[in-house]
Amino acid sequence: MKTVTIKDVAARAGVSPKTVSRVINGEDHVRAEIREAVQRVVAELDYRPNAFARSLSSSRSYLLGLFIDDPVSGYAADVQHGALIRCRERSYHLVVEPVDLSRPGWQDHVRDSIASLRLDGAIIAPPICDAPELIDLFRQSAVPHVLMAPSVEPEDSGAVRMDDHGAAREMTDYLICLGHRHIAFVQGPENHSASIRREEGFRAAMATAAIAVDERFVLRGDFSFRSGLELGEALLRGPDRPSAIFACNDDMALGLLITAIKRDIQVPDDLSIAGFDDAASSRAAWPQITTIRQPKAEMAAAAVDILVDPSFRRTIPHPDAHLMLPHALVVRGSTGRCGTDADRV
Amino acid sequence: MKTVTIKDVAARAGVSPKTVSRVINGEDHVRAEIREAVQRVVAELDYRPNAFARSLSSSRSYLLGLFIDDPVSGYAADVQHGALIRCRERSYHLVVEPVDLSRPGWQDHVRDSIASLRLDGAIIAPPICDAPELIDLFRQSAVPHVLMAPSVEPEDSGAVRMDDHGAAREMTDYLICLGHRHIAFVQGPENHSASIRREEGFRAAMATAAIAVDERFVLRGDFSFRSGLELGEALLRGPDRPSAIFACNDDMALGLLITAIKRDIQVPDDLSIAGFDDAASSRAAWPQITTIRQPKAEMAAAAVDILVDPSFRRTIPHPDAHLMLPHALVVRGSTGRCGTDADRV
DNA sequence: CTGAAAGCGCTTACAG
DNA sequence: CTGAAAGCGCTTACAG
Repeated sequence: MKTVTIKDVAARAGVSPKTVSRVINGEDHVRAEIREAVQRVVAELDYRPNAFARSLSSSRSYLLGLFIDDPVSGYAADVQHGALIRCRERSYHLVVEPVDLSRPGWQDHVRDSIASLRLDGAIIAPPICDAPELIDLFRQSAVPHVLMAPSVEPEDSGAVRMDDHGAAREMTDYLICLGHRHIAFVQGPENHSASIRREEGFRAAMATAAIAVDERFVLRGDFSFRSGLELGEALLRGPDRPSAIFACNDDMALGLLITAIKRDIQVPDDLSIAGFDDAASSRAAWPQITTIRQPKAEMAAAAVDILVDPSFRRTIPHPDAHLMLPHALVVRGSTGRCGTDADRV
Repeated sequence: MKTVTIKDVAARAGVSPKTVSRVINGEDHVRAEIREAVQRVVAELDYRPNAFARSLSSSRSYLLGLFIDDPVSGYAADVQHGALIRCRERSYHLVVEPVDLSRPGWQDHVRDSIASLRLDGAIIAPPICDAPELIDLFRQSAVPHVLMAPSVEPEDSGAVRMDDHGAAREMTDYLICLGHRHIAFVQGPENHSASIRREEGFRAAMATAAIAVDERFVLRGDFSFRSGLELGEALLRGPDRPSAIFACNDDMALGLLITAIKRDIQVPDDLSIAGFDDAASSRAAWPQITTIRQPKAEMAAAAVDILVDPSFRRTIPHPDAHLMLPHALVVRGSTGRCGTDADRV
């Protein structure tokens, strides 16, 4: 199978390559009659423009990079899928680049994908969206980039986020509403800024309800199921335990739930557990876990839209490149009214 | 920041572009002295070859495609990660292409990535590795490709797999060894050939032990947690139930476990449950689920190795392009000796 | 061991 | 509205 080039199409259609180029790129200034003729030949020959030739001669690669800490997590899968689908709709391709900030030399990989792949744009997932040294790499090379749920929103970066503070506040209000007063909070890792905003939302809700936060009940996990398991042991060991636990993500909430089950603590009768993310883990449990639906795929798709949008590419900073997407409180079986044990502490 | 080209390096090093090309591609026939001089300039200028220019002039793209049905599954994440890491080591890039065979026009996307991205090779995940129409697309375009766990191994395709039959047999032997006789088997979807091989392994072990398979206890799921839940209801409803269930994957096994918990059936005392995959879901449960460790990431990495290997690219079919990777039986808490209930049926 | 020439398949910038 | 020329940044094929 010889590959079909723009010349072949041009020859067969009786026009110049430039005209074929105009047609396939949807440019103006081509007579309808000629346009149709060219399109017919393109279809006949099943012509597919060579992406490399196009990228080499134009300044665009039609390639977007997704830079992510841990590409195996469920979070990564949702983000990647959202970006992938939207890229396809926009005729872009997505290259996933794992970035491990703890490994010396990570800069080199990033520089390499910027320079040799000539990325048209980058989506930077949490928590690495908060690494100034990484962002600078894109800024220096003038690669348009969108941060997902960053702690700060630099003017010349795009950003997509949800209201972590508000969502955590809603969840806490809901638990308080159920009668809970002794509410534990399980933080995420220190480098995840969203986790910090969630904790602030938690504290704000507690303060508004004039409930003192018991600092013994505020523990740090690392977002993993395993850390949920361990912190569950710490929180549920003695008789002096919370009546509700709000974990910063669902994987940890699931770990807490499993620990409760092991210790024969009834959920939600004796203990309410809430998570954050609406991850698969929140549904793959019994009872299912009350959580916050985070619009992960939608945020990724929105990031693609921003990067692909000519007006953003033209004018940076751009007012429309900072988006906040809606979340939702999802009430399931792991939370319930605080029982008589409420004042045990 | 003006981009640095091969000419800049050549000029500064006082050699021709061709010599620079030789050095960066690690070719022979360059005096050590000149080689070092060029390398020094490359470092000084932080020169990164333009991947598009290279691809355009050579016949290679340094791009591998991962074609996959459902890019959000945990299976996909492991496969993708294995491929990604190996690609990086080999200086290749990976493009993930979702393929939905149920959606008309899917061929066009595949053709497009073959033709416009000039893929150097393709990794085709199950179950779409068993779609002849898809494989033909690669064959016609002479794109080297490796099938993951296919039902048949065409001569001109590479293949990486594990011994699904043998692994399922081992698991069944183990359950039999624990004293179980009434063993249910939960199949995967019909289009997953690995599921068929696992069922065959199950039946072979039962036959060898001279235990009749109770066909009422052989049910079909779709690999989802939800279907495990539903089939659990079907299997555990009445008093006439199996003492062990072997599910074709962990997500379904988890669904079965949750159903048992809901119905107050003690696992493993009253019911043993086994899965397949060693997915995160098998560990995020209580008790943890006994399963077969499937070398997903390793299979993907091996596929990359095959595709990148010059000898495979040169000679297709190639004897070393068909690999079988080792699995392992992972015994955890969800399986135990068959109790007095064993002969309940 | 080294290099000059030609070309990969497109698009940009410029004419007409 | 259409096209001829030049060029993107490399590598291939060929000389020397």
